[in-house]
Amino acid sequence: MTVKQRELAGKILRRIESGEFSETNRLPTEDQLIEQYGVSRYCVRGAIAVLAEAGEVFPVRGSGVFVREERDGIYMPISTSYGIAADFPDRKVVSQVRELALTRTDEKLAKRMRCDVDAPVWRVVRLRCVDDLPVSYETAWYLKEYVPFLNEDIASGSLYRYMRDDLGLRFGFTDKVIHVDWLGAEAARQLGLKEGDPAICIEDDAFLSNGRLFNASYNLYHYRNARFYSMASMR
Amino acid sequence: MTVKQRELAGKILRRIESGEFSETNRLPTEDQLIEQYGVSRYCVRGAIAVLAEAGEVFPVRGSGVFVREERDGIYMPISTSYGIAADFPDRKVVSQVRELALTRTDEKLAKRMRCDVDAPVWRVVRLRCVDDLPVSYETAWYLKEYVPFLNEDIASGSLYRYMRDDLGLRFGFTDKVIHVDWLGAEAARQLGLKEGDPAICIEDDAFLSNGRLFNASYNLYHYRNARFYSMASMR
DNA sequence: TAGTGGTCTAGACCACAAA
DNA sequence: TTGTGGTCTAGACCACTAT
Repeated sequence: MTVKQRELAGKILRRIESGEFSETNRLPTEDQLIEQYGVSRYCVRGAIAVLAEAGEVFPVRGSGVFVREERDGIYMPISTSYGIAADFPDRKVVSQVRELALTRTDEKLAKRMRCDVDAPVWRVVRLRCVDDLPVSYETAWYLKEYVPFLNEDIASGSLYRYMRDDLGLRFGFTDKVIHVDWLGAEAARQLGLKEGDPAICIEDDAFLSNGRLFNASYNLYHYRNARFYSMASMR
Repeated sequence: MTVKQRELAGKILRRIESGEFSETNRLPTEDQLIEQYGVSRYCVRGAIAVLAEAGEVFPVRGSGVFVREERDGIYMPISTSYGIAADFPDRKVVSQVRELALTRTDEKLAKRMRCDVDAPVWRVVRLRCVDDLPVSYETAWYLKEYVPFLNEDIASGSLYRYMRDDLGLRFGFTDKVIHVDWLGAEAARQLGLKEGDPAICIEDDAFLSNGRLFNASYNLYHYRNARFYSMASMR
């Protein structure tokens, strides 16, 4: 969805959260929103789609757009790709860098990253915490071809923001594979769990907008502190 | 996405799979597709969005729509909601009914299903197999209010198709929560694993298009036979 | 029957990639 | 500079809900 539609969705969300619609549980009609914000129906429908995907509202044809009841608990959206920091704007998100080294791809990694063997890559291992709770232990590789420089200071912040704003990279899409894995000794120690404990594992391949892979990662999630949420339309 | 857009996406996908674009790895331009199929740009872009979400193509602004390399392995899309049968049209999907009973909600289930305590519900326990491999052990509850009749014959087929085509229910959306759980004795026996083995657990709440919950389920997935796939745009 | 969201068209202009 | 996909508008008609 576009910036304009997301901004409009934010404005509408603030009205929802203020309780403006809590009597009827219903948003203004599309025509009213067009009128109120001076935009086209395309934008209004885009904004409503953003809110629907986020699980905030559900549109019913012929009837209106209804506000959904609040969900309890804190979950990570499984489909977002801008990192934990963007998912939890209100929370204290800390990335502790456990390793940062410039190495080279072995055969297996080169195959996964669609590059030559011995290609220079940054290897970054981080423990991610939300509100002081360890949430994930992430091992990531970044092709030096696209990320020429990296240091601990940058890696302890939002790497994606650095790459986008400072390096000018434009992201395209990510592939994720989700499965169960078991914690090794070091991962368990970092997450405060026992070796051999199970974890949700998300393997993530991230591509630039030109279709080139620039980042692969292997992320182990704390089985208690991390839960995932996904909302899907059934049409 | 709409039926028309999905059908158009299917036509384009068949051309991709036939190898028609394998030289350039590039789809015809939007204008060419408009011309070829006699539809508007809206429909063409919708069809391309379907293919992009499915991980088949990626559009690059200013350049074209490119065919993605094939992915290896069999993964379940994490966001679809029409059941395993729809996800694997080419495979042998079998549902073995292990329990089917008309019971009543206890306090906890009533809270989850947003209904009264002691409301009549069908409880259905099924083992789902794909190509003779056990994939998931699913416990589901259906409110009798919306599903007045059910039997083993229906439950061993596609329940969703039955509800949609025979009962005339219209689906809206589902909420999923994904986390790790451990197999109990019975689930382990059914899946051919050991008690205490970990499993990906997806708790699924399904709503009708009018926003009413009609189905809750608790699904345990075989840690080896079931892997999930998710593709996300990073814009 | 009136009102609402869903689909579709035609056309404009913008941002970006590649020549 | 040209051609591509991305955003946005205006307007039409359809499918469905509610009365």
